[in-house]
Amino acid sequence: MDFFRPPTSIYLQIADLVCERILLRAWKEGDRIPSVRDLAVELQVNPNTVMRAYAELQEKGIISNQRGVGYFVGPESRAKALAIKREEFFRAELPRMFKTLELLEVEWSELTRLRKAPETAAE
Amino acid sequence: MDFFRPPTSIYLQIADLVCERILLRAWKEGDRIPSVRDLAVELQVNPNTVMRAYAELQEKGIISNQRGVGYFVGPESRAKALAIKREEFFRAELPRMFKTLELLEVEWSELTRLRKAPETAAE
Amino acid sequence: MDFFRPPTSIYLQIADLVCERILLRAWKEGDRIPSVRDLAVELQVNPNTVMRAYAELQEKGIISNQRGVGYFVGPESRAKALAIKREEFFRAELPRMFKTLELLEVEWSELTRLRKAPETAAE
Amino acid sequence: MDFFRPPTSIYLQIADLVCERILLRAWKEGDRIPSVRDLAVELQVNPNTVMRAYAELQEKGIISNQRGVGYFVGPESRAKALAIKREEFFRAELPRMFKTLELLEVEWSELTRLRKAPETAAE
DNA sequence: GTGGTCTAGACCACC
DNA sequence: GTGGTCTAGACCACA
Repeated sequence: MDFFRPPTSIYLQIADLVCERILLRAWKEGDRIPSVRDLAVELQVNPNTVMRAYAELQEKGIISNQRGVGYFVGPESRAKALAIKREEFFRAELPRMFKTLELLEVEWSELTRLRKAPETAAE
Repeated sequence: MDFFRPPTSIYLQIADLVCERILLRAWKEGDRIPSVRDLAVELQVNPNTVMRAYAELQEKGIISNQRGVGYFVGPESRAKALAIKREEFFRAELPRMFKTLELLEVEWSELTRLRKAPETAAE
Repeated sequence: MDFFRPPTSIYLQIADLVCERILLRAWKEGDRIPSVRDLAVELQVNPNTVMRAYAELQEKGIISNQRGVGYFVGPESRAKALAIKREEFFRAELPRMFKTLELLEVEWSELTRLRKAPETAAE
Repeated sequence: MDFFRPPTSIYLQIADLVCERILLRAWKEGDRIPSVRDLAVELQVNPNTVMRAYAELQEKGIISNQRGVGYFVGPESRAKALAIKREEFFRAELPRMFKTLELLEVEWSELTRLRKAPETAAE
């Protein structure tokens, strides 16, 4: 239900991907994340593009680097990523969803009911 | 998280756009909608693309065609569009949102609170 | 008197150059600064390099852009640039200078005396 | 603000480095300084480059050569180095700094205050 | 090996 | 025309 929403650029998608891994605790604090070149090969993307994604995340304090060694998940990275992503969600995604709900005349009670239904055995 | 994927094909985006207009009652039942050519000019796309969108909608019974006259919003169009879009929403979008909520550790109660008082951004 | 001080990268030098122009009021608030391509030609540098410099400055809030139009010196740009450059100066350049003064056994009084001497008729 | 300019040629940087050691009295008058080969290894540069630096210093009377033995810090070396470096400082570096101070609107009194109490960064 | 910078040239979206 | 993104490939400094 997205009308002409532009696709987000590749480097931001990569940054999101790294964030997601951190939020899922797949990459924990202190871990070394894949090198620029390795991730570029894995994602079939130019190293510069990965570089840009990493630079973006470093600037936000989510990852840090050691010259000649690699990039690392820094302390408090998960908390920072969580804060940033939550802010984005509440600011951009949620209003869009509320609008959709209204357009589709979806009752809030339906959602509340569905919320626990589909995966009752979740973690 | 696959790269180089256009978010949705253009003709489907156009079909969505028409649906939205109908759901918003901007185009009411019985109304004649813009000609293929006019909408193509307005959206800066190839007429064939609009044609494909209209064909898609016609097939779903959301609009109807009168040869030599144009396309029209038929009776029950809004109800049909609503049903189709709701189905899509519950099947595809909602699960994705539940996953995001879990990842971002957003409490359901927060959403319930924000639902009636938007534009009062929390966090 | 710099021992193996690495040269600062080109894009940062360009960012500095823009800052300097703003500090000198050669480019005033509201002015459109040269396009990425034009400055690249003028400086004999790749457009990407200028782009990177502009992105750096935009991020610091010193310049802003309008898609398809150009980059502009924003309101309060001079004040922001001044604050940032002063911070850099006090943090990095000044301690280095104090060290040099000590090494060269330069008395503070000499500097104070020279301060007014060379260009008494300055603005 | 010209690009692609190496800050100073390497051999001059090495000469500076030797000067600094002498000024710091790390290498005292009469001391034998490292052989061309040893310093070249230590600095990871070509011996010719060190050779050129030593020749430069010898010409200025800051070090002297004893064929087959090595290079030595001569009498008055420190005084000579001091004189040369001070001259460079007053001629080249100081005017540049005065210009910076003016551009950044730094008051002389601020510097005087910081001079004795560094590491107590203001701003 | 690592990251960091730069170039050359391409294509896109916007105006 | 403008900025924005991406690719391909190069070279450097660091470890």
